[in-house]
Amino acid sequence: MTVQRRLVLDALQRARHHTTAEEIARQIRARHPQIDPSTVYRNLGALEELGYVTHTHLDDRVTRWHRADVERHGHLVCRRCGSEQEIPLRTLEPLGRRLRSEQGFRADLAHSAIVGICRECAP
Amino acid sequence: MTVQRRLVLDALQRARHHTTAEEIARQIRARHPQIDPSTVYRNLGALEELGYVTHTHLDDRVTRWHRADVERHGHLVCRRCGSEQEIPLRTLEPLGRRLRSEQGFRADLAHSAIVGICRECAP
DNA sequence: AAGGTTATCGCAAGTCCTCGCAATAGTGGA
DNA sequence: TCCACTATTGCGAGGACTTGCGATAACCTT
Repeated sequence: MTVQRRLVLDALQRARHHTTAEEIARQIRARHPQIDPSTVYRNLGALEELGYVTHTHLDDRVTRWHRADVERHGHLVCRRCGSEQEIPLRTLEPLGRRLRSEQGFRADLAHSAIVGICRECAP
Repeated sequence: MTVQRRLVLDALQRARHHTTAEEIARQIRARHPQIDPSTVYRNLGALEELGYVTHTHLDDRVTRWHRADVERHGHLVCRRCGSEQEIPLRTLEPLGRRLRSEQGFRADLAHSAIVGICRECAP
């Protein structure tokens, strides 16, 4: 656990959730300008392998990071207005069970958002 | 329908499916080096709005493009070995209906791959 | 405590896009 | 057919990472 690694973890602790790597790097570099963004990216990956953090993908190309101990949940994002909504994993579990029994595939249904059109944007 | 747009559509026609924008740009630029990659990206977006093409996201950050008239299907990708598997949309439909009735959300379940661990990689 | 081994770091360059801008091409009307 | 108007293009710069490399730091072993 290096200084850099500690700083990344602390920044994630402070942020509620869904932080971007760039935001973490920005915060750390405000106090420690010598720490390179690539170090932040690499440490997020390392902390993920160690089981301390995880990431999710919403509908853009930026990765969202959060501590592994927050309650897992699914995401619904509207491709029209961009709104995000959290849904309990429970809702997705029947599909998880089906993929497990039919394909032997252990799906991580919290990993990627489900994109579509939200109630407000539906015609 | 400009020359450039025609070329993008033709390249997609030739490719079976799941092509990347970069691959399309590479093909076009082999014969027409003056055509900028950004034009290819913009035309993919434009063709998508016109309903000719769609894109999906597997587990990396690169976008996969295909013609809109190919049969829609879901994707399972293994985060361990990277293998991709196609599954009929039918399998995902119960979840689609549930999100529709419970949240009023019209999910596009073919848009993003479901990531997890495949049968071969499961411990 | 010194030496060797491995992990991690900072830097620079590369990848896959995205966006603003000025120049150009296409289009519809007088 | 000429002109105004809009759409599209090429180019350059920027964003969010990713990777290779040499230097440095951490962790053993003796």
